[in-house]
Amino acid sequence: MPKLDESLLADLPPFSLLERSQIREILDRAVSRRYEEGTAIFREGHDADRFFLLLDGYLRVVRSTPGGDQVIVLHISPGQLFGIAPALQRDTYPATSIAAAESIALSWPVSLWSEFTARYPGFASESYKTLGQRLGQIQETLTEMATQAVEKRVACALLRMVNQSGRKTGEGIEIAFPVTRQNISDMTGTTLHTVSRLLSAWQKDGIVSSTRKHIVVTDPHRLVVLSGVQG
Amino acid sequence: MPKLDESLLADLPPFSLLERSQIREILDRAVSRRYEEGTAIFREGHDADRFFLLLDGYLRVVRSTPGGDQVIVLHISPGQLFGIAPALQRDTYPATSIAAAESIALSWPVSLWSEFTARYPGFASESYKTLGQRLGQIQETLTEMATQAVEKRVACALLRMVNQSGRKTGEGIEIAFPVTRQNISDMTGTTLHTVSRLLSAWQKDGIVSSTRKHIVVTDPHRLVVLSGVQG
DNA sequence: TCCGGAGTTTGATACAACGCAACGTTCGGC
DNA sequence: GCCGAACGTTGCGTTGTATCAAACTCCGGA
Repeated sequence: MPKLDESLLADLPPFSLLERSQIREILDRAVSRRYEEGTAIFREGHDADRFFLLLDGYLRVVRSTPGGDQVIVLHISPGQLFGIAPALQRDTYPATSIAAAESIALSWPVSLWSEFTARYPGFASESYKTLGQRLGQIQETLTEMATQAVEKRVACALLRMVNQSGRKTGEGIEIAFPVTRQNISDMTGTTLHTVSRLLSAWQKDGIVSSTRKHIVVTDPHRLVVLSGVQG
Repeated sequence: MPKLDESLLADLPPFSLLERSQIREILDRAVSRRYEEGTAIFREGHDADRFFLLLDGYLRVVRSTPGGDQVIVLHISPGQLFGIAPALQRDTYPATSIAAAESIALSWPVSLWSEFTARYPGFASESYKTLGQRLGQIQETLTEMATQAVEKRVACALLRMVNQSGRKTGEGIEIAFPVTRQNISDMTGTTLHTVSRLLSAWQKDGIVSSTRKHIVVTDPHRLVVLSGVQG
């Protein structure tokens, strides 16, 4: 359990515009909890009774089809709000969130959402801003899915994870949380077989280096070329 | 040019919670404009300086890839707000909106957004609600695109348009605005050739009846079966 | 009335990706 | 240190869908 200290929140976007005393107030009303890898924080369709802030770890936000297939809609990294369905007047969560690694999150009852946004204008504007960014991201993923071939989609998915969580190592940039072939196929709408083949080929070419649930991008530039984004 | 009368807005979701005098105030500050079929209301990347309400007609909201392909992200029908990037603290529009049929829209400068939401709580909550619905829709389209085969995606796209704009005719339910094969392929991430083949086959089976830019669903139930949604 | 463009239909061909299947590897628990 | 489960790899046959190509239909304007 981390110490609940003002400095935890002071640098985070939703709170960076607030004063220390205000942060203290917000923090005093939060519940902190730890989630093991693979655990659900909340599930699609359940009552949206709380909203959350990820302090440590990484999450996958997943939607399921009636047929049982699942799709990873986006990832959440530390410092981001999630499960903010109440901000959009929803009474159930539209997706499931799963801890991709051991994670720690704060949460508040939804009743506090309107209180926070009313009392702290900086909180409201920053929250809606991240919401807008997230909407834009999903639209971008959608257009990518609709227009690009599988190879490019997988390359883009890797780059997105690297951008969000990449940290330098000796051999390249490493994705900070566990990722399986199946996970990548759930992000890109393909099969784990195809992903496995692609990663094998890229490993042979020295572009990535992957162990079991762990991926290091050794040649980001070549991956960008493969992803087909032209600047 | 329509008469700008309170009754225009009184029944619409964003305004239904307001009083007549308040609606009058809002209306007095709106600009009304007509858009011919194929005209852009605003374009992706341009300064988001106004927000809009569609009074009559239908719009396509389109995102383009660097490679020149385009994807129809969603449709707007009468009574819906659109171009509400300012609500999410965006300074440019994230997509382009095109009139799918001759359309009429009101618009206001973004500076009024904060004024409206502050002064009329009902307007704010309803606006964020539609935003939440739209986010959910896009997530659903994304999962559909990632998991379903082309035939099901096309069936779903037709059903979505029917739900949004369908009106009864002698032979079935008709989509209220012009739709080309190319349009459908832009919604489903396939080619106009494949869409043409599918529609021909369905027409032979008596499920749809399509003329040039005009589609009537004659057997909605069979189309639902084809779409593969199980209730 | 004729022309041209926009939209549609249809056929033939090619290949990327899926589905299935079998085997290999790593990891964690007992 | 062994075992079983989870995850990954690889091969092969198949098929859905894109691609290329060509012709057709409708509609509006000159």
